[in-house]
Amino acid sequence: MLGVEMYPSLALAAQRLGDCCYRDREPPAHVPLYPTSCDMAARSLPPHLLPPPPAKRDNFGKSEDVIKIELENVSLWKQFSTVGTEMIITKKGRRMFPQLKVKVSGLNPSLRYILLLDIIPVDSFRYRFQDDNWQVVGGAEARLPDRVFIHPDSPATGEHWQNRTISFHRAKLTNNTLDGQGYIILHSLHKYQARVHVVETRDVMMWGGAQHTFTFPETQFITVTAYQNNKITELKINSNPFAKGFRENGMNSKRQREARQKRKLTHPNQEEPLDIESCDPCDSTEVLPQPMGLESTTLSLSDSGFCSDVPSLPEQTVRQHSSGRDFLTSQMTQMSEMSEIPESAENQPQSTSNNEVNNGLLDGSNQMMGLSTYTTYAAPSITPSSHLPVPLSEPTALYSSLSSTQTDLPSSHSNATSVQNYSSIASSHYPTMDSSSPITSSSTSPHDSTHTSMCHSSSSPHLPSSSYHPILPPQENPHTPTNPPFHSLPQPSCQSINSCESGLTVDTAQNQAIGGLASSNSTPSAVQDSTPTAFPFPPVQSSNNPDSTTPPSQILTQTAFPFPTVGHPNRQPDSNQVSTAFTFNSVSESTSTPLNTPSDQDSNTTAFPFPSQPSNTNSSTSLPVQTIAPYSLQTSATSHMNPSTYQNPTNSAPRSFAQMSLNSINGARSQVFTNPIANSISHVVPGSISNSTPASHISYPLPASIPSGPPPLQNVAIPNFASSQVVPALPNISQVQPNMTQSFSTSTLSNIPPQFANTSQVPSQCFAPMPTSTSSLLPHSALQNHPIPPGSTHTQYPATSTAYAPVAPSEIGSFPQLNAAAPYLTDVVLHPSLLPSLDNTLPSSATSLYNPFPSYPLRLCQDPRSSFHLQLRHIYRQPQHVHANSQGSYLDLAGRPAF
DNA sequence: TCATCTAGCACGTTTGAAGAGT
DNA sequence: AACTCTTCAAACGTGCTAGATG
Repeated sequence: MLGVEMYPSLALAAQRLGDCCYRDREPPAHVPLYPTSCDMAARSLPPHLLPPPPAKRDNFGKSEDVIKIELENVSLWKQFSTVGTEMIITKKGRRMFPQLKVKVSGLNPSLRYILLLDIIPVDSFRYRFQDDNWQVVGGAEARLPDRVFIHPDSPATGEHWQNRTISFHRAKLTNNTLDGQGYIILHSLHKYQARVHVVETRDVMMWGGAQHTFTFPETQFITVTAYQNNKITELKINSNPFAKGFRENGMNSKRQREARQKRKLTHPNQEEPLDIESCDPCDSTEVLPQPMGLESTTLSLSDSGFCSDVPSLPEQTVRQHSSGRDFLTSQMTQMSEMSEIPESAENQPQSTSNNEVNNGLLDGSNQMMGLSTYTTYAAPSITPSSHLPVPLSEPTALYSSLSSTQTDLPSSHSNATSVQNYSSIASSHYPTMDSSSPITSSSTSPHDSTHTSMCHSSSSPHLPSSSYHPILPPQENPHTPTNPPFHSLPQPSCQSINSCESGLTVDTAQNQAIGGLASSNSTPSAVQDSTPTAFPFPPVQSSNNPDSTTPPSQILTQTAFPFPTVGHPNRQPDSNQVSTAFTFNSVSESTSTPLNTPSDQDSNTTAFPFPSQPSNTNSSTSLPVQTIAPYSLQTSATSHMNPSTYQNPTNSAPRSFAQMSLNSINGARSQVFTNPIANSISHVVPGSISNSTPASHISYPLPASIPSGPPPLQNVAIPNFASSQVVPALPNISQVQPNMTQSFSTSTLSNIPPQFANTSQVPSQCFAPMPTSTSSLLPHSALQNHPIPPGSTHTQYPATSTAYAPVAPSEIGSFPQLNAAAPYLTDVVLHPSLLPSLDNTLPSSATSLYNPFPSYPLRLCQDPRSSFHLQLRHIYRQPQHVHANSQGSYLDLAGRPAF
């Protein structure tokens, strides 16, 4: 893990860490507050969260051969995706529906993990619903700060996560760029893709273990402030218990409303009799027997009480209620086709409380879920469209995360069938990664890492859910990050380290104990303080399908990101099959796909109704979007690339890079983020992901305001500007990357690699268009043409700085972050809630340091310096809004730098 | 004029406190 | 005193709609 000591520059930070950290909400009971030291952290952690005894840990890594995530309510998601999922976003924040529920397997029971949810843009386009179709109408708006929702149970042991359905239903989406709640900020009428990240961690403060990213193509959606497609509205009403009142039987149904109005008009005094049917899906919350043997019998109750997972109602209800609607019928037919539908239950509203107990959804959601417990690996075919092929019925899709190590990806998914397996790439696993893992750079070649990793789900034909399996480096401890540097780095004992200081406390001891993994390495990133360790999540992009349509679910370990060599980035054959989604794939696809043609999407991907992105792909999309190609190249080859390449018209990209590099070098507090993961990844796949190593180092570009020369990070006090809120302020970005849908907001930077934090500076290219686009960015051709330098491939990961020697500014470009793909990397900042209460641990003074800004989540940055393997953390504070503790915490990458 | 967003509404669900019972 | 169960009200989640905004 990271030790403050390691980074002198961080020392300052320590003092301020407290300040930096802020919690919007009270941390969940289990969530440790900001400990001043590791010990503190340990104390704060609930017993179950505490790291297992060393002895056990040794075994940990071994246990995790493959981390698999199954999307439990796949069928429901598919139902929506076939129509074109729309997610309402409001200023106050709106939950997602369908909820994102997953079942994780392959975790080391003893190790602790943090589960995160982030949402990345699929492409760089803006959509409009016309003629019953979503059509691209222009370039996406500047990308907003990425925020990550940390599951409230985090950190928790692998056992904990594996024993229940994990629901992210508490995550909220907002279109309020100034949101202080920590909600995930999205642009309306843009297409996004949800991703789930599994990060090993000793505790909240120390992240750095292997990271696995899982993308489910079915979860792509277009954000709206008001539903555009009636079909979606009906599906939501029929599936969401909270909308029960709007069902045909409900008091708020059109029929009832109209009747009321009529009555009022005609018979003001009368009341309308309501005919309420018992059909509500909600009622049917019970777990339906899952037809498929595949489906696991386990039922989980969702907190929300939605039975979404439960097979059943939705479909039924739909049929019953939605008599009128075409889509319904169509869906119905589909559903019927899907033999299983166990998931239909999802639609059903709530599972009874009773079930909850049994299910134990993490979120507290009690919803019952028909999990399909498929562990089978799906070959990570890149095919985006996994969905289509897959019958809705399938409960879950399995995806294997791409392990850095890499599995092979069979391009095609084994089964189009519902099950989609993907191997996740364990970014972090480097070391951990098994032999295989070593995703060496070579392996890193996009293909290798990503694709290869992907497994086919072939196994179960019916797998309900799509599971993703990250391919793990089996042997190694997952934990062990692998960043060599880390290892080398002296790691202070946990105690020694003040959480406050570094925010990065590193337990070397623990680490070591743990997997024997290099203590340090293993968890490079772990930031303690909540530091967000900033995971730069690999942009899902790749995974995302460029095609809006549906990227296959993909699991990306960060390492995985590398690209898509896999292949097929472009087109994913089966909807079901998840392409690992790597952005890459999508990219190509996107390019190909015409804007509006939903069909394509459908066909390829999950049948996602959404028009394929015009994309960014180089190919070009007609769309205004930026050309992706450059990005792709960059991403892939980032390391190699010259900074110049990145130049932004507006802002000289070069600077950004330079700055970044500088920052990193300096260990500037400011914005360099190191991703633990990235770090690990880098190690793992040195070559493969260019970024990985360096990337980690990459600091975010200073704010545009910053004069040309990027000041050393330290100098750069980014303090205020950057809050995500600031984002709007950054016009440049948009300009720079007009096309890019998601230009990064400076403030947030969340997505943007830290370095790019400054919008102005960020080279448009760097931010390559949306991930998907990114994928597109990395078209195969590109890949082929431009072999990704080892290491470079990972563009997305900022990776472990530690692993690599300090990056020369020039090299910066190589960093994943810089890469197009990189843009999507979200920096993870620990959500305040997760953070130990600073108040307690930190000196009051620290607080004063903070800007008036409401709050920024903490952010950790890694120091690019070679010497520092990790480092910098930037802490950001988010407004403290108190919400229910129970709600998950959000990390905001964009936060201001603490220093 | 159109597309989009917002606030308020009504309905239903969820949550947690308070009270009663064991 | 501790625990369990029930009740109930507030808070929350949802889609709808009219109006505002650009």
